[in-house]
Amino acid sequence: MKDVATLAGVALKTVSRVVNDEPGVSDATAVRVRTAIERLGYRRNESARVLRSGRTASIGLVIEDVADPFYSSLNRAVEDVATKHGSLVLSGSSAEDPVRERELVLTFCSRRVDGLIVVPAGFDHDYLLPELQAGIVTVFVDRPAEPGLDVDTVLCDNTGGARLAVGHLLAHGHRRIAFLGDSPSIFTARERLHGYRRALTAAGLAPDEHLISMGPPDRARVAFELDRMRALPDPPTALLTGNGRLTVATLRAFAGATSPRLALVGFDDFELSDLIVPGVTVIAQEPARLGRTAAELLFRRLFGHDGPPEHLRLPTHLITRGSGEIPPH
Amino acid sequence: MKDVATLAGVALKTVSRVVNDEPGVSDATAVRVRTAIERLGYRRNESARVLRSGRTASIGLVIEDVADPFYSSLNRAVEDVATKHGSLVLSGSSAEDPVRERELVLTFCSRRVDGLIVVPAGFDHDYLLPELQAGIVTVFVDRPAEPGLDVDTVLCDNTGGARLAVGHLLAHGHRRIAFLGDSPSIFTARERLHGYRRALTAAGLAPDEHLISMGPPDRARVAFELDRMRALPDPPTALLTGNGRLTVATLRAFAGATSPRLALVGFDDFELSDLIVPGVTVIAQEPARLGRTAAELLFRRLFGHDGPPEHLRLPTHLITRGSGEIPPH
DNA sequence: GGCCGCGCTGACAACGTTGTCTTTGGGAGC
DNA sequence: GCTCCCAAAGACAACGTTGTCAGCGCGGCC
Repeated sequence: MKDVATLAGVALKTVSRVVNDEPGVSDATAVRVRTAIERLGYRRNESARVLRSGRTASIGLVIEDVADPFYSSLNRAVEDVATKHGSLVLSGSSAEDPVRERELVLTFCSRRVDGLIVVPAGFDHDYLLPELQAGIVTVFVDRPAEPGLDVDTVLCDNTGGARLAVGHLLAHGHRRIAFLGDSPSIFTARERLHGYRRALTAAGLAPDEHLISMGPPDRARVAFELDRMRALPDPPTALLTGNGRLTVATLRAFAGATSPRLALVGFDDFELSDLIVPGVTVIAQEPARLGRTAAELLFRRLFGHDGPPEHLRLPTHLITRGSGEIPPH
Repeated sequence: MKDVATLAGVALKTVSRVVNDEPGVSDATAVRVRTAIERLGYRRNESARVLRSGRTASIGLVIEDVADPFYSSLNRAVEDVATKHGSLVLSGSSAEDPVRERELVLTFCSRRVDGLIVVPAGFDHDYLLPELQAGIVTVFVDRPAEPGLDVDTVLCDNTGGARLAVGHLLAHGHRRIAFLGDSPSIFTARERLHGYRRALTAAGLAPDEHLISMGPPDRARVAFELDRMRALPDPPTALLTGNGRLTVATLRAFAGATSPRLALVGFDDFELSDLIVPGVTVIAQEPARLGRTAAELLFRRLFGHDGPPEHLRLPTHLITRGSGEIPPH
């Protein structure tokens, strides 16, 4: 910058003004400065700018895994909104580990991001309090913060989605409907289980704990649980899987088994769900919409909005493709 | 930091030493400083640190789309390597737009990333020259830089993969093998086409231009081209698709059509390729390995390695699942 | 006892910007 | 011709660190 100023024969501050399109520079001077910038290949040092002015024009995004299709769609939606506002996205994978989540958030904060979008992995977000007080706007998405932390939150209607799924299976004549959910430590898994239970109860059926299994979405566990349920005296005729990975694991187990398939509704849509035979009936969320909504909430606050924290629920919808319409055998 | 120093009764520099684990601080003083840090909730301002010391501990990653499964796997692999080295990843989607690519790269540079990993969308990377000279280490991945720019590059063996695919189809008796590739502006599409041609020629068959179609992977175009080829007097009995998106579009076209399926080998593996019937035979690349290799190359240079630019080719391999073993009809 | 060296600590400048305040020059108005 | 004002431009400090060098006290060695 000093070199540019020297070459253009002006003071530092004038170069700064030109670079930032500030008023108070004559056209002739501006042209001279711009020429000098071009000649020297000058580019502003963002760190210095941040140091002086506070704004980093970047936001942090903590998701479970940047490679997971659900979260990578969310990531892309956040990126698009951020780009529209001239901001950059720092994203990191928490791998469902509270310690890693905390590390990522604190790293982002020490780099003075303007705001944070977090899919929380842990329960305890006390470590965020000083940051929030320091003015780092935070939005939780997909899962809420611990109850004590009242911040903007964008969730999907998990309970409603699960009830929709169970209702669909009930309408096709099923009475023995199993639920295969993710670990109960995960908020969405608990909510979906809750919706499943409520839908059964509302239909006058008592949930059968033998037909419920919660745990990580690995293939071995899924195959084991399906075998166990099938061996019951009164086995299930239908199944609701609690997220995309569980649905895929279930499909693999189905493909490897000889017994007839259960009717299946999966939570989360996924690519190629329509190309499998039969097509997989799903409760679709819109990850991109989750991300977009969260990002818009964030930027609204960054641009000065100062209302009370919002708690949004995005709708889910049923997409029938065949697997959920198999009758009970 | 000043407050911490005051509270601990030491000088600024001593706090700095404690924060950075530098030697030359007695245990007693260090404890006092650490207590003060805890009490005040102090966290180092990364911008100031960068301004002073130059190192940002962050790298920039430009890919086509953070939501694409291929590139998001690559992203994750880069993130893992970066985390291991205490670095953060800034990632952005170029959306196959050279202008956006340039913007992203320059934005990353103005934030003084230590290095760049780029999947180039454009041809012209002259804009990178000043940055390279300014010492920003760059690695190209998946596609090379323009010929004039001699930097570390990690590619996949596109030609070999395509030859492997064609060889497989030839071995199953096919003689009329079509190629459906992405836009010829994309390097990998050209290389794969080249491999396809060479494999046919090597087998004594003349490539038939009517059986070759290059263009964007949208469903309408793919369906149109397949119809066109099928209407030929001597239609293809087998098909090689040039990337994951084209394979998926082809499968959708197959599902919507009444005519018998062609034998199919797809470039790129994708989730659920095994659950479709018949399973999709593919030429698998390893996006995670591409990302990991590129990141390791980058960090090796950041840690001082100073050899000549490397040009790596990662192998591809054939995974047979059924679709590629359909005999000619 | 004097000198040297070493471990610990501190003072100060510098990194590249931008915010604030001041200076300069020229034109309009009386 | 003088004053006033305004646009343009500049001087300077400050942002929060870290690198450099200097200082201080203490123990060991001659």
